[in-house]
Amino acid sequence: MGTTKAENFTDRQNRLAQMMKALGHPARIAIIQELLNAKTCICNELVNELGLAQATISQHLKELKNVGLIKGTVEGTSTCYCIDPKGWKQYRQQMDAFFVSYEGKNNCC
Amino acid sequence: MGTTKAENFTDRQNRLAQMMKALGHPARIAIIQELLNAKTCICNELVNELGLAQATISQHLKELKNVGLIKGTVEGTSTCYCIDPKGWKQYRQQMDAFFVSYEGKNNCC
DNA sequence: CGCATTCATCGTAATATTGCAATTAATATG
DNA sequence: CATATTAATTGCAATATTACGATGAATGCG
Repeated sequence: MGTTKAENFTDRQNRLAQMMKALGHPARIAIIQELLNAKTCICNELVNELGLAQATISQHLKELKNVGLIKGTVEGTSTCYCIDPKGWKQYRQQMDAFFVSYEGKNNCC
Repeated sequence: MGTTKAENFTDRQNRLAQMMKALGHPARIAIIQELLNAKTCICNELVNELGLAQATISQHLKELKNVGLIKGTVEGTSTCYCIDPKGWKQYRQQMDAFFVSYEGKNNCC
């Protein structure tokens, strides 16, 4: 085991979980925040800022790219990463939809 | 390794990541949605609904309780779980704050 | 009390994740 | 062209997660 039984759940549930999971690591939160604060593309500066090895940062960037939160464009020898507006918007909508679903419901305990 | 280097990040980043992670599994998403749809406490019905062993559900419930999203109250031999309004609200605020931080910023690529 | 029901916990197996050093690929620069 | 720089990839080691069966604790019921 150690494997999630994805077949027990709906596609929607699996996707939502995957989105949450992508942000379920402080390094990936930190990367996003760095990208936001710099207001610009950052590349290997993340390695300097975050105190993790280059290979590790690269891996986290890949995961963030996979879920569509960021995109990377090659610029010479370095790569420029920044928020993907579309992916970000979708994320926000999904999150909102999830959390909104509770509002106004009365609890039993 | 396999261990997150939490000391590299701020408390806030670690906490936010932990919150995301708690919802980063389809079973836990499904549990929350079950609790929402039922509008009432559910206990071992989750085991029937979700197709996972009782021990597994119990573990997921524990994690959701740990991050404050749900609370459980013992009722006889069974236990009633439901959304914790306070925890839910805090979650929502944190998520909102995170996603809002991008709005209106111009991207470079 | 004796037994059933419900759920938490423990122990364990299988798999996933995190992190790094080393290597590779691609581009720039002298 | 030779070398340096940047970042992706590969291959590992250590730890975490997921899932389950078995067991235990608590409560309800005959």
